[in-house]
Amino acid sequence: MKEAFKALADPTRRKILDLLKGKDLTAGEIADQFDMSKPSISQHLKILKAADLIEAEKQGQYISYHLNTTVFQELISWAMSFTKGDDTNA
Amino acid sequence: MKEAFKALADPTRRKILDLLKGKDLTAGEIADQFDMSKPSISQHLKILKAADLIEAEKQGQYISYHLNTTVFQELISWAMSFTKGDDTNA
DNA sequence: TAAGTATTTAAGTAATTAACTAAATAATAA
DNA sequence: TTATTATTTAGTTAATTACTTAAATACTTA
Repeated sequence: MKEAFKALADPTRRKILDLLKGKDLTAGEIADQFDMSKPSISQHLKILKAADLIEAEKQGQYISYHLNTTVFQELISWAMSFTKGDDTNA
Repeated sequence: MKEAFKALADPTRRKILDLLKGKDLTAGEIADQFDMSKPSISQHLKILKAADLIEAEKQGQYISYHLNTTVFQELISWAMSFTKGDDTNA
Protein backbone atom coordinates (compact mmCIF):
# COMPACT_ATOMS: atom_id res chain seq x y z
CA MET A 1 0.00 0.00 0.00
CA LYS A 2 2.92 2.34 0.74
CA GLU A 3 3.77 2.41 -2.96
CA ALA A 4 0.14 2.87 -3.92
CA PHE A 5 -0.27 5.99 -1.79
CA LYS A 6 2.70 7.56 -3.49
CA ALA A 7 1.55 6.47 -6.92
CA LEU A 8 -1.88 8.01 -6.33
CA ALA A 9 -0.44 11.36 -5.32
CA ASP A 10 0.16 12.35 -8.92
CA PRO A 11 -2.76 13.69 -11.02
CA THR A 12 -1.40 12.29 -14.29
CA ARG A 13 -1.30 8.82 -12.76
CA ARG A 14 -4.84 9.17 -11.39
CA LYS A 15 -6.01 10.17 -14.85
CA ILE A 16 -4.32 7.11 -16.33
CA LEU A 17 -6.26 4.94 -13.88
CA ASP A 18 -9.49 6.67 -14.94
CA LEU A 19 -8.71 5.96 -18.57
CA LEU A 20 -8.26 2.29 -17.76
CA LYS A 21 -11.69 2.04 -16.16
CA GLY A 22 -13.73 -0.40 -18.17
CA LYS A 23 -11.27 -0.81 -21.03
CA ASP A 24 -7.69 -1.93 -21.49
CA LEU A 25 -5.39 0.42 -23.39
CA THR A 26 -1.92 0.21 -24.87
CA ALA A 27 0.89 2.47 -23.66
CA GLY A 28 0.57 4.50 -26.83
CA GLU A 29 -3.19 4.92 -26.53
CA ILE A 30 -2.69 6.15 -22.99
CA ALA A 31 0.10 8.52 -24.00
CA ASP A 32 -2.12 9.99 -26.74
CA GLN A 33 -4.48 11.30 -24.07
CA PHE A 34 -1.78 13.51 -22.56
CA ASP A 35 0.12 16.56 -23.67
CA MET A 36 3.31 14.96 -22.45
CA SER A 37 6.13 12.89 -23.93
CA LYS A 38 5.77 9.15 -24.24
CA PRO A 39 8.76 8.45 -22.03
CA SER A 40 7.13 10.44 -19.23
CA ILE A 41 3.96 8.39 -19.52
CA SER A 42 6.03 5.23 -19.63
CA GLN A 43 7.58 6.24 -16.32
CA HIS A 44 4.15 6.83 -14.81
CA LEU A 45 3.01 3.42 -16.02
CA LYS A 46 6.05 1.87 -14.42
CA ILE A 47 5.22 3.50 -11.09
CA LEU A 48 1.58 2.41 -11.27
CA LYS A 49 2.69 -1.13 -12.07
CA ALA A 50 5.19 -1.16 -9.20
CA ALA A 51 2.32 -0.11 -6.93
CA ASP A 52 0.24 -3.03 -8.26
CA LEU A 53 -2.47 -0.67 -9.40
CA ILE A 54 -2.17 -1.82 -13.00
CA GLU A 55 -0.85 -4.85 -14.85
CA ALA A 56 0.83 -5.09 -18.23
CA GLU A 57 0.37 -7.70 -20.91
CA LYS A 58 2.53 -7.87 -23.97
CA GLN A 59 0.56 -8.29 -27.20
CA GLY A 60 2.86 -8.37 -30.17
CA GLN A 61 4.61 -5.08 -30.45
CA TYR A 62 2.08 -3.44 -28.12
CA ILE A 63 1.84 -3.52 -24.37
CA SER A 64 -1.68 -3.53 -23.05
CA TYR A 65 -2.42 -2.18 -19.59
CA HIS A 66 -5.36 -2.93 -17.33
CA LEU A 67 -6.42 -2.16 -13.79
CA ASN A 68 -5.64 -4.51 -10.92
CA THR A 69 -8.42 -4.02 -8.39
CA THR A 70 -6.83 -5.69 -5.38
CA VAL A 71 -4.99 -2.63 -4.09
CA PHE A 72 -8.11 -0.52 -4.57
CA GLN A 73 -9.93 -2.97 -2.33
CA GLU A 74 -7.20 -2.67 0.29
CA LEU A 75 -7.51 1.07 0.05
CA ILE A 76 -11.23 0.86 0.70
CA SER A 77 -10.62 -1.20 3.85
CA TRP A 78 -7.97 1.21 4.98
CA ALA A 79 -10.19 4.27 4.49
CA MET A 80 -13.15 2.56 6.15
CA SER A 81 -11.11 2.04 9.27
CA PHE A 82 -11.16 5.83 9.72
CA THR A 83 -14.86 6.32 9.28
CA LYS A 84 -16.24 4.54 12.33
CA GLY A 85 -15.34 3.18 15.75
CA ASP A 86 -13.47 0.65 13.68
CA ASP A 87 -9.94 -0.21 14.80
CA THR A 88 -9.17 -2.74 12.07
CA ASN A 89 -5.84 -1.10 11.24
CA ALA A 90 -4.93 -0.19 14.83
CA MET B 1 -9.47 15.12 -2.89
CA LYS B 2 -6.45 16.30 -4.86
CA GLU B 3 -4.91 17.64 -1.66
CA ALA B 4 -5.83 14.49 0.23
CA PHE B 5 -3.99 12.21 -2.18
CA LYS B 6 -0.84 14.24 -1.75
CA ALA B 7 -1.28 14.38 2.01
CA LEU B 8 -1.66 10.61 2.20
CA ALA B 9 1.52 9.96 0.24
CA ASP B 10 3.68 10.61 3.30
CA PRO B 11 4.13 7.84 5.91
CA THR B 12 4.51 10.28 8.80
CA ARG B 13 1.16 11.82 7.93
CA ARG B 14 -0.51 8.43 7.64
CA LYS B 15 0.84 7.54 11.08
CA ILE B 16 -0.57 10.78 12.48
CA LEU B 17 -3.97 9.79 11.13
CA ASP B 18 -3.63 6.39 12.79
CA LEU B 19 -2.82 8.05 16.10
CA LEU B 20 -5.97 10.13 15.82
CA LYS B 21 -8.17 7.08 15.38
CA GLY B 22 -10.54 6.94 18.29
CA LYS B 23 -8.97 9.73 20.32
CA ASP B 24 -8.19 13.41 19.88
CA LEU B 25 -4.63 14.51 20.57
CA THR B 26 -2.84 17.83 20.95
CA ALA B 27 -0.05 18.84 18.59
CA GLY B 28 2.47 18.15 21.34
CA GLU B 29 1.08 14.69 22.09
CA ILE B 30 1.31 13.85 18.42
CA ALA B 31 4.85 15.20 18.12
CA ASP B 32 5.91 13.08 21.10
CA GLN B 33 5.20 9.93 19.09
CA PHE B 34 7.82 10.83 16.49
CA ASP B 35 11.55 11.11 16.43
CA MET B 36 11.25 14.37 14.57
CA SER B 37 11.20 18.07 15.46
CA LYS B 38 7.94 19.71 16.53
CA PRO B 39 8.02 22.18 13.65
CA SER B 40 8.18 19.29 11.20
CA ILE B 41 5.12 17.70 12.77
CA SER B 42 3.39 21.06 12.78
CA GLN B 43 3.95 21.26 9.03
CA HIS B 44 2.51 17.80 8.54
CA LEU B 45 -0.54 18.77 10.60
CA LYS B 46 -0.98 21.84 8.45
CA ILE B 47 -0.94 19.72 5.29
CA LEU B 48 -3.44 17.22 6.75
CA LYS B 49 -5.70 20.09 7.77
CA ALA B 50 -5.46 21.71 4.34
CA ALA B 51 -6.52 18.35 2.89
CA ASP B 52 -9.52 18.30 5.26
CA LEU B 53 -8.38 15.03 6.72
CA ILE B 54 -8.15 16.50 10.23
CA GLU B 55 -9.60 19.47 12.07
CA ALA B 56 -8.06 21.63 14.77
CA GLU B 57 -9.70 23.03 17.87
CA LYS B 58 -7.98 25.52 20.09
CA GLN B 59 -8.29 24.66 23.76
CA GLY B 60 -6.49 27.22 25.85
CA GLN B 61 -2.82 27.04 25.05
CA TYR B 62 -3.21 23.66 23.38
CA ILE B 63 -4.50 22.80 19.94
CA SER B 64 -6.43 19.58 19.78
CA TYR B 65 -6.64 17.66 16.53
CA HIS B 66 -9.24 15.15 15.43
CA LEU B 67 -10.10 13.22 12.29
CA ASN B 68 -12.59 14.54 9.76
CA THR B 69 -14.16 11.50 8.16
CA THR B 70 -15.76 13.16 5.13
CA VAL B 71 -12.73 12.94 2.86
CA PHE B 72 -12.17 9.33 3.87
CA GLN B 73 -15.71 8.63 2.71
CA GLU B 74 -15.03 10.34 -0.59
CA LEU B 75 -11.91 8.23 -0.92
CA ILE B 76 -13.95 5.07 -0.38
CA SER B 77 -16.34 6.08 -3.18
CA TRP B 78 -13.45 6.93 -5.43
CA ALA B 79 -11.70 3.59 -4.84
CA MET B 80 -14.95 1.66 -5.23
CA SER B 81 -15.41 3.12 -8.68
CA PHE B 82 -12.35 1.11 -9.75
CA THR B 83 -13.44 -2.23 -8.32
CA LYS B 84 -16.47 -3.02 -10.49
CA GLY B 85 -18.23 -2.15 -13.72
CA ASP B 86 -18.94 1.06 -11.88
CA ASP B 87 -18.47 4.28 -13.85
CA THR B 88 -19.49 6.68 -11.07
CA ASN B 89 -16.37 8.81 -11.52
CA ALA B 90 -16.27 8.50 -15.30
C1' DT C 1 4.16 42.39 33.74
C1' DA C 2 7.55 38.82 33.23
C1' DA C 3 8.52 33.99 32.56
C1' DG C 4 7.27 29.55 30.90
C1' DT C 5 4.82 26.32 27.84
C1' DA C 6 2.61 25.12 23.33
C1' DT C 7 2.55 25.76 18.74
C1' DT C 8 3.42 27.91 14.38
C1' DT C 9 5.99 30.58 10.87
C1' DA C 10 10.22 31.63 8.42
C1' DA C 11 14.39 30.61 6.11
C1' DG C 12 17.61 27.42 4.42
C1' DT C 13 19.16 22.79 2.61
C1' DA C 14 19.32 17.97 0.98
C1' DA C 15 16.69 14.48 -1.17
C1' DT C 16 13.07 13.21 -4.21
C1' DT C 17 10.16 13.71 -8.14
C1' DA C 18 8.54 14.69 -12.71
C1' DA C 19 9.60 16.30 -16.78
C1' DC C 20 12.64 16.48 -21.05
C1' DT C 21 15.72 14.54 -25.12
C1' DA C 22 18.46 10.90 -26.91
C1' DA C 23 19.46 6.19 -27.22
C1' DA C 24 18.27 1.26 -26.68
C1' DT C 25 15.19 -2.79 -27.24
C1' DA C 26 11.65 -5.48 -29.41
C1' DA C 27 8.34 -6.73 -32.80
C1' DT C 28 6.51 -6.25 -37.49
C1' DA C 29 6.61 -5.40 -42.43
C1' DA C 30 8.92 -4.58 -46.77
C1' DT D 1 18.18 -7.62 -43.74
C1' DT D 2 16.61 -2.99 -43.43
C1' DA D 3 13.14 0.14 -42.10
C1' DT D 4 9.24 1.30 -39.25
C1' DT D 5 6.53 1.37 -35.16
C1' DA D 6 5.91 0.76 -30.07
C1' DT D 7 7.82 1.17 -25.84
C1' DT D 8 11.32 1.53 -22.35
C1' DT D 9 15.82 2.93 -20.31
C1' DA D 10 19.39 6.38 -19.41
C1' DG D 11 20.97 10.76 -18.29
C1' DT D 12 19.96 15.54 -17.15
C1' DT D 13 17.50 19.39 -15.10
C1' DA D 14 13.96 22.13 -12.65
C1' DA D 15 10.56 21.96 -9.24
C1' DT D 16 8.83 20.08 -5.06
C1' DT D 17 9.16 18.03 -0.63
C1' DA D 18 10.60 17.00 3.99
C1' DC D 19 13.48 18.02 7.11
C1' DT D 20 16.40 21.32 10.16
C1' DT D 21 17.15 25.50 13.53
C1' DA D 22 15.81 30.08 14.93
C1' DA D 23 12.34 33.35 15.68
C1' DA D 24 7.52 34.71 16.36
C1' DT D 25 2.86 34.24 18.40
C1' DA D 26 -0.45 32.99 21.86
C1' DC D 27 -1.90 31.52 26.16
C1' DT D 28 -1.16 30.70 31.27
C1' DT D 29 0.67 31.45 35.67
C1' DA D 30 3.53 33.67 39.20
